[in-house]
Amino acid sequence: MNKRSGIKSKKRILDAAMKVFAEYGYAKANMRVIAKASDISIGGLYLYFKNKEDLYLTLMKSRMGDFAGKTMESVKDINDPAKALGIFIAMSLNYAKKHKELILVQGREHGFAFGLEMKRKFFRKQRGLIENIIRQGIQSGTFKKVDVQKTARIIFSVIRGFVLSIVVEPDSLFSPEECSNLILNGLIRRNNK
Amino acid sequence: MNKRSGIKSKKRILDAAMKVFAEYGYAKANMRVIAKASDISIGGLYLYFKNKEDLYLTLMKSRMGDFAGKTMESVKDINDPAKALGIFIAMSLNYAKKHKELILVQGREHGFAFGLEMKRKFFRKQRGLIENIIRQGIQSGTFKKVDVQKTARIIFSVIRGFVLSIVVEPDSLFSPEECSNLILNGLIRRNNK
DNA sequence: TTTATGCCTGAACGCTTGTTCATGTGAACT
DNA sequence: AGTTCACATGAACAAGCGTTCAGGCATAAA
Repeated sequence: MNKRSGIKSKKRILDAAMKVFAEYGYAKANMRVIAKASDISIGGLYLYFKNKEDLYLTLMKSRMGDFAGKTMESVKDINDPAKALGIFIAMSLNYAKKHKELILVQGREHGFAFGLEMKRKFFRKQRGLIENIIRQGIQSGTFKKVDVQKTARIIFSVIRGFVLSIVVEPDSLFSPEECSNLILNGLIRRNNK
Repeated sequence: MNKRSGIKSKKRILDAAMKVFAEYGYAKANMRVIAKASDISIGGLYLYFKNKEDLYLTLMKSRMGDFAGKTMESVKDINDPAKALGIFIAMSLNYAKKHKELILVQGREHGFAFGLEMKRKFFRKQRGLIENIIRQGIQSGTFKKVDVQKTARIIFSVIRGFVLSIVVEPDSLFSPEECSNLILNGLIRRNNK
């Protein structure tokens, strides 16, 4: 079982590591299991990654990049701010639901010092997107004159909370439509209906 | 340094364990450090707790009980549903901010199989509270006729997301007032202002 | 004083972990 | 054919972990 492409091996390791990390979390996942899942030897892992932390960080960086890219792309050409917000929310929730693995791994390592900066960067980026949508909405008169940053934080919190629910209570999720609807229109009844 | 009250020792261990778990997370926290922080021997720990898991679970159960009790008490006598929701949100956010330790520990162990049921129970209880408020709001005509359960989930998600932010980005929190305002009134502008 | 009881100790055990390194192997080039 | 080089191996090492247990000490009861 010798002689394989280095690139393929690296990819195989990353894919396998994702599954293992998702199942056990960083601390409990061990290199032997990852090696076996990658169909490579323990020593082989260290050919491609400096150590366990390097493997984890490389993995998270690449997967979070995908995530951010997808959501970003989904709103860039929408002009109606209400619609843009709805689509952003829908994209985020659906992507999260479809890629539970990533959430699981992330969910298990929230407090870790390493990787924290990476997460913050990701979150800031996502929040920036929401801020832009809100700003446009205010400018066009569609939205109220709210505090852009704080409102973006609240909306982002809903998404983040949803994502967390996937880990803890996968059975009690809500739909993107209802979520957008509540945020856009609020809970209090007005005029007629 | 002998002869101490068993009850006091147990309490001392729990308090110390909270700090250690908060700093290191479950997996990385070790019994030696907890023992030292509790001013007791390693063996001493095992007089009060069957093992590490038992210690962790006992700790979480008691602290989450407090948390739930406080928020519950804060809304039980409020009749105006909008106000009740606002207070519940404010209580939750403020309590979370004030007791970051608990959040930290929880935040670090989200995926763990053990303790998951306990968390679910807690979450269901909290969500039930929100549902009741919404139901009252609809009945009294203050709120729209929304889907009670799903709306409660969304609102609870905001709170959960906020709580998560405490761990990841303590500098980008939002105020309870703005949060309630967005949920109650929505983002879209109406009529005049 | 002897015995019993409750609280406490920490060396020692067995196991798991991340990481290293001497060694092996096959394909490509000379 | 020999040489080189990238890819791969897994036993071995050192460190850390949770847990146990034979024993110690102080107070209360006999």
